[in-house]
Amino acid sequence: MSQSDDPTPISRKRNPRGVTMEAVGRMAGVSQVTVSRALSDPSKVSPETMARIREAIAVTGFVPNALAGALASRKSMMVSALVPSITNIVYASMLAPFSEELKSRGYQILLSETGFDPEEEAATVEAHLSRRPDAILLTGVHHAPRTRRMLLGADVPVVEVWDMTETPIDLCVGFSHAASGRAVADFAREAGYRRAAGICAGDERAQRRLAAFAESFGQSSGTEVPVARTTRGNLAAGRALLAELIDERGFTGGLVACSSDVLAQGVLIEAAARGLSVPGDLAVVGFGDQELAAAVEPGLTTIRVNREALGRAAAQALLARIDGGNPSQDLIDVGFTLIRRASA
Amino acid sequence: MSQSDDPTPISRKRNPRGVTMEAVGRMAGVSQVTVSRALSDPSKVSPETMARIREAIAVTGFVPNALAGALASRKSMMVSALVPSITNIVYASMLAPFSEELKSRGYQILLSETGFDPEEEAATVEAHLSRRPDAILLTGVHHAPRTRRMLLGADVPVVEVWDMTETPIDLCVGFSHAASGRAVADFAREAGYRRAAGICAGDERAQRRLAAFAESFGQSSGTEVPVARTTRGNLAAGRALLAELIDERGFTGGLVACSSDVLAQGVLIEAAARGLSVPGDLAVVGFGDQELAAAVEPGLTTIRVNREALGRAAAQALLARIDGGNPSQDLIDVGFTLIRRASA
DNA sequence: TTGTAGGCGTTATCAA
DNA sequence: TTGATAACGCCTACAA
Repeated sequence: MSQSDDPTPISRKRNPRGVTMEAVGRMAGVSQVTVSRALSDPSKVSPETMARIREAIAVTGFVPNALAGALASRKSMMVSALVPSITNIVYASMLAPFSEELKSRGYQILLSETGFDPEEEAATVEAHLSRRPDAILLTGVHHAPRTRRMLLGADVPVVEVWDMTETPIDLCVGFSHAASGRAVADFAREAGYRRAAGICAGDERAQRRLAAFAESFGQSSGTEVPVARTTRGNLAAGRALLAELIDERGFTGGLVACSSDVLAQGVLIEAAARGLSVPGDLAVVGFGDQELAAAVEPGLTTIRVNREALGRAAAQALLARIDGGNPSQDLIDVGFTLIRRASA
Repeated sequence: MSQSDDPTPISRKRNPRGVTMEAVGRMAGVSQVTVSRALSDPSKVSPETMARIREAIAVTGFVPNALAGALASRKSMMVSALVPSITNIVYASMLAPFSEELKSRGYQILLSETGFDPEEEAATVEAHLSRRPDAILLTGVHHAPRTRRMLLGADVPVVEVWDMTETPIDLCVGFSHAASGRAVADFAREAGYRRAAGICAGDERAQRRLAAFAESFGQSSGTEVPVARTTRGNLAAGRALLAELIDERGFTGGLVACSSDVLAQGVLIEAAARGLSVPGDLAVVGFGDQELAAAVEPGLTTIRVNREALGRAAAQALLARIDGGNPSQDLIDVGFTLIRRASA
């Protein structure tokens, strides 16, 4: 109402052309509610009115204020996604189908990187909750107690991905990292390798994979399985860790299980530099089946996880919960596959 | 006020524990505004009051509603980021510092993939504008006319990245793709290559790089520079396009400029498969300086763009504009560097 | 230091 | 088919 009697002609500070439904309605000769209805359900408005409203929208360049809509309807049409790192292809490639699936239903993605610190994750979760997302994706199943409490209290659908647990906050879509480590151990055993070592970098899940591998292979072979560790999982680290295994830990050959394909490629490079043949002197297994796995020479034997399917399933599980029902299952194990190539 | 006289004890449908500042205030014996103040500026509230409010917040698990806050204050504390693809490391690696820089100032990122279609981008921009972001990042400088119109009308800070233009919507942080193509041509000429070809996949910017390369090298050498193209820029495409150049386009040797490092790696692989030596029979130049560039054998000569600096500069430019002032410059050219390794 | 009043721009609920 | 009215939960004056 107090629009025409605004006495400040020049530089009306905030939102100079903040067109509202009120303004559109005035121009179209209808009330604000009718504009709202026209946008949310055109069938409830007469064709003539609809036309006038459309016209007014086009002329004014009106874009509805979704913040106000969210406040009134208690539906933000936003979904939060929290991943450790978006430059890691592993997370980015689940995010893409996740986001696409939700976008097709009108949701937008509020994204944050959490790093690997549970406390940082908790702070991020709180920031996201304040935006009242209609659902939340978390990476991993280990969170600060406060995180769990906030999430349960917020009564919002949550999906934890890229790992498995019997006690999810709400929904869980992932696979068992320990099982994937044991699968590599089984493979090594069946392929006849007598000795093995591990190379590990990165998060707690990577460590769980390697620990499971080392324990399983160690038990069945009755040998010690040395595991070299570092924090950053790049090519240089892979090279350095193989050097460490050979030069300092007395590793003389066998199968080397790596916690990522990139590390494994580093191992291949270091092996070549030392004149070691792969898989003759040294067999290598990676994790992730990134594109490079099939491209390197020799091709990398590795564990594949269908990340696209995982992201999509996570989105669908959340949508099912948003739609009111319970999804068919709370726990979805998407599993993994050992892809055998030439490196082991 | 109608909280105590609510007659529905069981399953109060929506937001069952929607704690508000009102409720926190009641518990702490103060009004709603005081709670608001306590949160936004503790120094304006007495220590005792502050303590009671803190207590009430802890007990209730109150999380402020940022939607309501945004509506009232006209500041959403969200920044939109639109990139063609998040699985492309090129975009992801500028997004990470961009997001980090903004996060430190309290902003959150609303992310969307736009693909490479301007119309899709326009629709996404509209969806984002409805959320009233305090700033927007767009990838590239070519947009649908409607996009430009909406953005100008919305009166929101905009930064276009990963390209350059004399006529930005608002701010621009990037580099000249044509110049990078010419830089490769200059290098090829100075290194003594007499013939050259191009391999191109992906977006319009990739095509501009290759076109500039082909024109520049073609002119100075007086030779024809064949360019093989495809849409998807993976390893297989690199292999296939080199095969096309050799088998169908009569390319017999010289320097091959590729629009990405991944394509270039494909070329290296195909060359090895054909028994061609690099750089002896065939020299290869990539683009992007991804990690693989230094890791492949031979090391890949390529163009490096400081993507982290770019993302950070984009964030800082937007923050400067948000803070009311004009940034020191509207156009920031972050440039590029030719990294010479063994492949050319 | 604290409180009251009046929006912010929608959606939900009735009533016409 | 349309409109009036009351939320939604917070912030910005202004007053005490």
